[in-house]
Amino acid sequence: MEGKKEKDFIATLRAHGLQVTYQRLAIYQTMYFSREHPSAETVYQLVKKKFAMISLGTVYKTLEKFYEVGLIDKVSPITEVARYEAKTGPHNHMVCLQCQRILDADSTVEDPTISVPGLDGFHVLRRQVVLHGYCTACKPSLVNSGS
Amino acid sequence: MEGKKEKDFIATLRAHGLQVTYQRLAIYQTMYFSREHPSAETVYQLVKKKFAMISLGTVYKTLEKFYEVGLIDKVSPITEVARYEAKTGPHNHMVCLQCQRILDADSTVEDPTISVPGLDGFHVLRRQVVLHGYCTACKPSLVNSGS
DNA sequence: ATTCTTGCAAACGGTTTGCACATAC
DNA sequence: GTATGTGCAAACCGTTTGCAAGAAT
Repeated sequence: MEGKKEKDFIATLRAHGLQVTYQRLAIYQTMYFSREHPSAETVYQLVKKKFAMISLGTVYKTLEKFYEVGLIDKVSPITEVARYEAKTGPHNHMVCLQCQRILDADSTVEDPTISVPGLDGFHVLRRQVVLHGYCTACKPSLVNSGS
Repeated sequence: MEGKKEKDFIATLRAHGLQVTYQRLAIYQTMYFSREHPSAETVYQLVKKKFAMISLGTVYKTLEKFYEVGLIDKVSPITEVARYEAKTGPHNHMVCLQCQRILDADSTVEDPTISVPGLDGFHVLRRQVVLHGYCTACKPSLVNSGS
């Protein structure tokens, strides 16, 4: 049923430059077989079933570490805190990773995404397109600082 | 410079069914002239300059109220808490407003270099399309409950 | 007069942090 | 042996809530 063996999981962790522990193995396997986009708390509950002595703090640290090395993805909040604007109505946002500025993109970018394969009868109420990157003000400073 | 008069702001608040207070007036005017997508904390700092005795709690409540009646928009976090997934690489997400489930939408429109009018030299690193709505499991229950 | 709003402070919840102990390499 | 990871508990921070006093209609 589970085609991937423990050996493979260990290899994957190593391949990402991670030290291998039972906790990491358990957390990674849980993530690997999950299609639920679980939260840290959910992962904690799942892992605890097989590995009762794990702590929530470790799950937080481990998921962040996995995310850092690109082993898993994070469906992050768009911004750290809620941000408001007086301009209502549909438009997209560009979030600068450096200065946290949010720029409006008035655009028809809606069009290219309209036919999303795999919608499966999902009833779409709102579409949000968020572009993450660097604004013109922050771009130059990045060039200077190497990467 | 500011084409809109206080009278107009009051009328706008009333038009949205809101009771008018100095605090709301100050907050709305601040939002109206801001292009920065400010956070509650930022709004609080701005309003305090002209209206020192306002409290942060009121700003939170007021912004949420404005959002409820459609006077302002909210650039919300995608989900309440961070959610992870082992599937890396570009794909979009559908977030069910009812059950909080996140579904993957494998879409072919992930070219991050897509030309968005109004980009103004913004350097796009990642493009995130989030569809908010109701999944097939939750849709029926909504039909039954009226709206 | 009654209802809604404000201010304050305490509570909340997800996440992070500090540190001593344990484990991987 | 040394660097790294773990567990625990406390701290953190944005946000929400309860409530008494104040303001709007």
